[in-house]
Amino acid sequence: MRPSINPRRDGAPLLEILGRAGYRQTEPRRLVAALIARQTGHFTAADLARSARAGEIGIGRATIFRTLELLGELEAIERIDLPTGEHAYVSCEPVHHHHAVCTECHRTVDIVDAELHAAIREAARRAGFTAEAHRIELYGRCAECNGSATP
Amino acid sequence: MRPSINPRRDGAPLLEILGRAGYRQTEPRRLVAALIARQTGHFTAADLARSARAGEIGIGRATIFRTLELLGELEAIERIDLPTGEHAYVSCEPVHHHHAVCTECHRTVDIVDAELHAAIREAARRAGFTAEAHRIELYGRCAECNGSATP
DNA sequence: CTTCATGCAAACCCTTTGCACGTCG
DNA sequence: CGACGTGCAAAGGGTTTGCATGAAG
Repeated sequence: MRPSINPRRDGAPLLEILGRAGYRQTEPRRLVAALIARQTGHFTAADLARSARAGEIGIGRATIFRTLELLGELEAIERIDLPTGEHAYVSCEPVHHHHAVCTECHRTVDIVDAELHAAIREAARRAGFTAEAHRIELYGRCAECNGSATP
Repeated sequence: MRPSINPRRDGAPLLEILGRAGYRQTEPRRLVAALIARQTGHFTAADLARSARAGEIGIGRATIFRTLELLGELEAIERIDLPTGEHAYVSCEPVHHHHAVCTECHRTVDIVDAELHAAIREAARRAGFTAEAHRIELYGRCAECNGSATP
């Protein structure tokens, strides 16, 4: 079968990362981690805040932003920029990769592709650049949304 | 020699694009175009506003945003997202391409690379994606900043 | 206990919008 | 003239911060 998409179903791994990095595992962070784990695709801070409100759990917006920032620094989640200019996050593995974002279901899959990196390095070289970093974001329809009938 | 970087030195081409698209060539737009032409690399709306203020010319912020939006639609400039999350713009040719941003001097060069696109399409395919769009941004040191002595 | 984290609300961006006035063609 | 564009100021989001209170280790 198709590889599973963002297989993290509970917040435990995120909390673990916090713990290992020496941060406290508090209730609000537990809740945020759980909310993130529940996301099927990219999400914004506002999405989490809305979910929190919908779930009757009270977490301050500030805490959400602070936790997202923290997890971002620890590379447990990554911030991506949608074409609309919105800032969104996706949870991901802490290895170098890129994201393919499904415009249909908003899920993301990690792209780890040596050839792609080679092509990038080559393109940079041709432009006379010493590439330090790069970001790639793909937008399209994922396998599942392609496979099923188009509504 | 190395290809010149963003060779637009005056605002005329931008105005021309506006004119051809049926928009009026007004004084404020002329000023914004000139400001953009003066930029050596990526710039934000705030940068232009600051330059305008410094140059003693009064343009409303709203006009700057509106003009940037307009030029963006006409593909005379393109919006890019810096790793910091800031929204910046770069002037560019209206063909499909990507940007390499120099982390030193902030200038950008357009990247048009068929192989790179092929690699992207291939990576998408492997992930089961039907790619609709993508964005790539390279960050590094440009030829000039590499060539000259590092300060 | 002592430090770290939270919540709240105010403060701060950045960007958009409504509207009366000005100006381009 | 008549439509289009501008400026201003206010509104609107999103994100950050200061500070007193509360929980974690």
